[in-house]
Amino acid sequence: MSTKTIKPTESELEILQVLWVKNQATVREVHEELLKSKEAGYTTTLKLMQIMHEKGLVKRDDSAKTHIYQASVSKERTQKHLLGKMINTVFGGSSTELVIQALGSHKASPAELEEIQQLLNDLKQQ
Amino acid sequence: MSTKTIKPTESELEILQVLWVKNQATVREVHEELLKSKEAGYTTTLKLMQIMHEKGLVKRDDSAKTHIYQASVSKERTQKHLLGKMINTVFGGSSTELVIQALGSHKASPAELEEIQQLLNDLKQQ
DNA sequence: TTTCATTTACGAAATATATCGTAAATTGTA
DNA sequence: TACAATTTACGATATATTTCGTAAATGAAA
Repeated sequence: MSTKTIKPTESELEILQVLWVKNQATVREVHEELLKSKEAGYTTTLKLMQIMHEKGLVKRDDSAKTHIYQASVSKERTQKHLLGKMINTVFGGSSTELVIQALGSHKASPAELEEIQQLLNDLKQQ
Repeated sequence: MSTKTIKPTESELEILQVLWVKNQATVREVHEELLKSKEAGYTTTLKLMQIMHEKGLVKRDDSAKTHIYQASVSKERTQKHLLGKMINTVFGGSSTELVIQALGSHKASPAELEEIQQLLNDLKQQ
């Protein structure tokens, strides 16, 4: 496994999110999805995805004219990495502080609270 | 109050963290602190802090030769803002997913777990 | 007061990121 | 086959971020 973890940029993350949901997608499909939340030209999306390919953030099948892209970094691993980074640069190293902020500022449904409660119980067991 | 929330860059956040802890500090003090975790020239830190001042991220008392800086954005407000951003760009809008990842990947002490439990109970009440 | 160390101001360069126009390649279709 | 639409490749530009060198200002010390 590679020792160097690549940090996707803001735009790259937007694209990764689409790929994580769709699993596979063409540039066109990703682009259409991005348009729902932001303004951008098609070739901008294309260029970004090409750069991501160079960086190894995505794989692609270019056997046909229309290339098919797939994320090559896992959602969980990326989330974990960026979370760790944020805990350090924004929360002074305290993951608890982050959790408290997150729970405090963003409403969670009863079901979600229950899910977190479960996890908390598990952690307490050990 | 200003409607536009400024997003500090990576380097600016490092500086803000020092200021949040020290409350007040000179460029020299901030710089010494940064040196513990990264390599940089003094004038680099100075320039960054000057730019932060232009942007309104910090206040300063320049009545004496050596200026004294202070964060002008609160830690909580900044954390909340960046957390919200991360929930959107990395966790597809789910704060619960973020909390679960955070609890799962980073060990919390029993005392911290208890603190989180308390908060969770409060949230369940409502 | 002169000298020295420190600090600030400022500009410039280096790097990273984002955006887009244009041309070439590809493929389906008239 | 030739045309039209789509897609890719590529280069150029714009903008943001980081870094640092140099000079001027300041204040303390000799």
